[in-house]
Amino acid sequence: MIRMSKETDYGIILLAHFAGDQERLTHSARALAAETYLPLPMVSKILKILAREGFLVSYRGVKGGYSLARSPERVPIAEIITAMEGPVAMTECVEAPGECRHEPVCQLRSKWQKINEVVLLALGSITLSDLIGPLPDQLAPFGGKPENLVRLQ
Amino acid sequence: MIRMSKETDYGIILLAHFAGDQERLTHSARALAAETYLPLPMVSKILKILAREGFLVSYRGVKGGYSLARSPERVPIAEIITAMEGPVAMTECVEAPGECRHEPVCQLRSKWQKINEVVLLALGSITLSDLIGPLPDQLAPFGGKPENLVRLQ
DNA sequence: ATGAAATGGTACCGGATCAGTCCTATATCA
DNA sequence: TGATATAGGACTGATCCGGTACCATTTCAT
Repeated sequence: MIRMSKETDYGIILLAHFAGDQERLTHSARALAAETYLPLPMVSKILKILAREGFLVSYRGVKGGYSLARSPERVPIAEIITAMEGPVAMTECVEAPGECRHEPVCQLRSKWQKINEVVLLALGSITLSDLIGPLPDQLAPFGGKPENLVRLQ
Repeated sequence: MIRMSKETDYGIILLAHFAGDQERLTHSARALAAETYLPLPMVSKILKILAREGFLVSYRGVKGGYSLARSPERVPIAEIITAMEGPVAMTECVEAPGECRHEPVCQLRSKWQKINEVVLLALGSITLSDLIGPLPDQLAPFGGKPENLVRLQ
């Protein structure tokens, strides 16, 4: 179904929460779990990953916690997804060239690479700050000209 | 990793094969398996799905086989993906509104819907006929203006 | 008629992945 | 020194996925 893992989903929810409440200096895992209604062990696990990957800065000890490492508008969600579940690759051959045994006879790899770029570009244009605005949202993708969207060949 | 299932991957390979060789009236599962180097039982299974979903027309009996139900340029790959693995939905809440227990407090659902539309639009603009052209490919997504790509809010 | 060759449908299985938990070590503050 | 926080793993149960197997039905050729 072309779906992200729950971990990534939760990770983005957590980061959006950081972006939406920048008044507090740090957020602890416990507080975040309570505010997002996500299970604490899961939240804790994900925060560690996000800190390791450079999205959050961590502070240990009592009164410790996490805070955003960058301002929300400088965090493309494509980057979050890539950090949490590896490179966005619709097919195996895009991620690991040479490993697909059909590659010598399959003509599609270069096509998938282009398609992948399009998806990545779409995701790369959305940042954390886009996720915290008020409703309703209006989408104007590609200047409203889907016919000019992609041109392979 | 935001990846399609192998079934979908193989399905698109098979459909591209149909599109690339329209001289023969029908292709049998056995022949397709040999030509694409995919395992026959898998090919057979996938062809049944593609026929049931309306991408292929099937003919039973000796000398039977499958043929494309529509011309390649009228088959968006987004439709193939959707048919084979359900609606493209980056998050659970996009596919099944109301089922996510965080929905009442989560502000992100409408955002994900927009993001999803963008991905779908990107995939929807590519058809089977785009997959059989000669190399090299040149991609010009969104008229080369990624800054105009998506506007949430 | 009958057998070969094709699709239709479904059940089944082993392995991999995923969501989630738990435990221990380390750091910091009061 | 104890409470509270993160760091970094190991671990598990359930689900999903890739792949196979089986049997029924249809069609063509002899």
